[in-house]
Amino acid sequence: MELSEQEIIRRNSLQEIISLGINPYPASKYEITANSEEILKDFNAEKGNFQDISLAGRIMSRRMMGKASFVELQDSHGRIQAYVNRDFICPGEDKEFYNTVFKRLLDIGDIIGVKGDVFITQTGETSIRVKELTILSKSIRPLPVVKEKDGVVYDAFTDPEQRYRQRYIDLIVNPHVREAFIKRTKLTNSMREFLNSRSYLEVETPILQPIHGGAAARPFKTHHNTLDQTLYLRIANELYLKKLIVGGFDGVYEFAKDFRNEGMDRFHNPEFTQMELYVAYKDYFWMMDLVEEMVEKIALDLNKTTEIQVGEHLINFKRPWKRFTMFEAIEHFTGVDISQMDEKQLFETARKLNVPVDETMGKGKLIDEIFGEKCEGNLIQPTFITDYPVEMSPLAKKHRSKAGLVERFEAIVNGKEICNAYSELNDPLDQRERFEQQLELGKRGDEEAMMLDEDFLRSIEVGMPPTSGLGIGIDRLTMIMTNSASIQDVIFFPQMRAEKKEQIDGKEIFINAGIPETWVQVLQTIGFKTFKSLSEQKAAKLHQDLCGYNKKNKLDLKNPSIDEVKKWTGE
RNA sequence: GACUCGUUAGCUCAGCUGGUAGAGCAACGGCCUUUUAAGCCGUGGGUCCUGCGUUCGAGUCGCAGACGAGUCACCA
Repeated sequence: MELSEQEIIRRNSLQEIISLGINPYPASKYEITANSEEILKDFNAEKGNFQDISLAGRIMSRRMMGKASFVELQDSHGRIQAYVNRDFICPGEDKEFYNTVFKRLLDIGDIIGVKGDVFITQTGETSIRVKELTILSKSIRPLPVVKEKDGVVYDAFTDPEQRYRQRYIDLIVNPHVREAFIKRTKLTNSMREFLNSRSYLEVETPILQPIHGGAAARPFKTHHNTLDQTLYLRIANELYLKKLIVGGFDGVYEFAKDFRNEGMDRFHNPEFTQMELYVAYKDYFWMMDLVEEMVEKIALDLNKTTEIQVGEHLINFKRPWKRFTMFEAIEHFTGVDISQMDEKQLFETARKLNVPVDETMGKGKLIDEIFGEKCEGNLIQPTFITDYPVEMSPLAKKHRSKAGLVERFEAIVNGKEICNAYSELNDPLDQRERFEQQLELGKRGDEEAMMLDEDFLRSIEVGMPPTSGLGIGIDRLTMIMTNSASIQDVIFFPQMRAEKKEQIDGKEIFINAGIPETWVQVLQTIGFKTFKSLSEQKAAKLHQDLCGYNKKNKLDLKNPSIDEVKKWTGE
């Protein structure tokens, strides 16, 4: 591994700390009696509280002024300034701990513990007067230094690739990132509270499934060795949860990681989280009321208001939300009533509306296309869209009064679907037909068509009570609640292409092959990390590159002869 | 998968019509006992993403590739 100048300096500092008899990675626990947030909030100089406290955190900035210094410490609650005075931490004659260890060997990024009293400086900043300082963990990799004044951030750490690949750094230096993730957890806590208060049972169902079902999507495929059997990572857990309703539970839910082998963009990550809920003896109207109530509660829990600024829009989750049937929505946005149209008329209408269509599309698909093109993006405030075409919804119950439709709704917020729910199909014969239609689609090449799940059908045949089911996208909801533009901002470790890892040979491998050490340095710098890579290069070219590098960087080394270089490459 | 943009010091970024690679922060050596994007003096740090080509000469121009971002398609 090649180290930067700063990394080498830090490693040297680490060795020096050790040789001074200080363990830079002590094993024993460090007692903490206060955190930055409570000190800044509750310190009162007249009361004289927060005396003799102990706090641990990461050094985020240092301001040295000779015998006195200030460091900003960041703990999990925020930042607080510590005042480090030479004569306080080195009361005796020996000032080495301050002069050498603190001033020279500690760095931004190191984690330290401090004991002392809280006071207010002349400039009015609540600070800790440090009486004792303990190194808890030495950092040997420099951290980006982000500074801020009057709300202006200087040298912000913004490169998306580095932020997502090294989320730990993102979390350290970008406080708003922390906040978004804390909100994500508050969101799931709030939702879980809501569901538990209604006595629904939180359950776990298989992620590895022999048949992937419950949604239309391409799966990830894997293999179990002992069973010698193909397994799929789940794309949904719907069918398993319904089996539990058959089994006699009245309400079951699961926060489920689902996996879909499809495109990635700012709204899609290959693994994502859904909360699915199934409640017996309910229908989709009932479920709409539940969604409104639950999401309104979440907004209040997270932001203390039902209004949330998302991009340019102020979104209000206050109940009740607008409700449109799909046909009403299309009429509202296009002025065309399609409710009585047959396939041919729909096709013509779509063409007139400039909705891209092709001959393979059936009635349901055409309606869905028109809705997607003309309506969905315009629905900014929370809106329920109800009554979808049966062709799109093989697991939803036929509409109680409207032929060709199912009892299904989606909630659309900021132009995006956040949840999907049905009155669940519990007629086993109808369900079997729907699966068979899906099989037909599959044969015609629809890779997302559902597979026929005999065990699921068997359970429905045993008898499932009328049930309403819901799937709500946790990532999407979090994006809205935190005003995040990308799903990658609400998933700690979003999927990315694997980093290429470089193989690097130790210097001695080159030296043992007869290459002078000074040239080993140059060779590795210009890209020959392994000895083997030399043999893949022509000696003449290598010779030129080496001499060129020597000249360009004014190394003043004696150039090797072409014959020497030939020996290195084995020519 | 297609198109557009990006990749220069540890971080954030300049670098014009091709001519010896720059700044701020960070680092290093000094000075400084209540500072706060601390300050002052000094120093070091770069296969300019990779490869090929054009050229006397490429960070800069051309082609190919890697990685990332955005838009579109599929999808939650």
